Amino acid sequence: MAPADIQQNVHRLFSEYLEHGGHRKTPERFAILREIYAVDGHFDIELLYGRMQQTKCQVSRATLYNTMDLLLDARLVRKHQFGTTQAQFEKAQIRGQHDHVICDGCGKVQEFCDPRIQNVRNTVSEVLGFRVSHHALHIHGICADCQKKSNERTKAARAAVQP
Amino acid sequence: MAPADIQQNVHRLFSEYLEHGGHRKTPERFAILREIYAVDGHFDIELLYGRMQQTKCQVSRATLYNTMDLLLDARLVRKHQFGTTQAQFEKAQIRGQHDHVICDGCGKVQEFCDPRIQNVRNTVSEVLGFRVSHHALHIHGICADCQKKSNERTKAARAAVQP
DNA sequence: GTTTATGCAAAGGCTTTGCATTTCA
DNA sequence: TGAAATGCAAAGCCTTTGCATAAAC
Repeated sequence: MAPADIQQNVHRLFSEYLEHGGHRKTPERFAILREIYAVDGHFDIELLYGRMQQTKCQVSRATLYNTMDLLLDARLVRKHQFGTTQAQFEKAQIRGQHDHVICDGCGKVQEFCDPRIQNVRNTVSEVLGFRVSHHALHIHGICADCQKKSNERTKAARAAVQP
Repeated sequence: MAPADIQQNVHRLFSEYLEHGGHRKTPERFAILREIYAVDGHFDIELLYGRMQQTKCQVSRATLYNTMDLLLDARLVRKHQFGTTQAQFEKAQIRGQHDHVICDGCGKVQEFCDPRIQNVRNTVSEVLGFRVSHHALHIHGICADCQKKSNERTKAARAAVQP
């Protein structure tokens, strides 16, 4: 789907959601949605606030938080807590279900997909009678880059001791 | 392992960790470790603070936070962010690797194990050259109890409309 | 005797809330 | 017109920090 089509599509979905829920269709809400779908990857409220400040629709943080709740409920946005206190978000349409690999060395977040997770979800659903809505799998560790840097430092340290 | 043995074991592990890292072996640190291993399931800082207040070693919140960092580094405690801002913790020894099912209705957290996750970890490790240290799989949704309650409310509402 | 840890209180950062003003329906 | 959303600032909550005191080594 082309970017313009995606924007059009999520606009329609949000519009339907607001109408169905008895919420008002304010320009702020659609401007926020548009900006979110213009961002690549993850973002936090502060980044979104900064970007909105540079548009002609300069919304307040309070409105951002309110609107995020609506978008989460509408399933147009996903929320993450990658171990820090501040929440991270990402657009939910377009990109399918995926999980996250988090480097505890440099903080980099990579995405990956594994169909086996779906099997685990199904099992939980069956065994516990749980109605699964979504999941989050975070794999923590050290990325290849950081491992490499760490090795180089070790070598350098050895060289310094035994020149 | 009997509870007393576990206490003895983690005490020893922490003692070794502190010694190796050049940290001091204060009574507060061991009292906190002991209290953590006396708690069942998950807890947050506030709950731990409350429990410590009732012992003869009444540590400050600052010391709790400091000590949690050490215990996390020593791998004697695990930290979780179950979607809320405040961090949840649990003891890391005894209980093996497990994952969490979180009810977004009542907030209840259940645990489960699924060996298939290990396969996913291995794949990430192989494909990305990532050195995996740990993971967290959170499955969100509505638990059986909340589904039941929701159904009852729907029935009651129907009965009220059509008596 | 040094250096590190503790405890208190204050500051910090992210998020929520209260209330006057504006705006959508 | 009436109810709901916005924006601002203040308050809230969890967490971190600075500094004097106390304790480990």
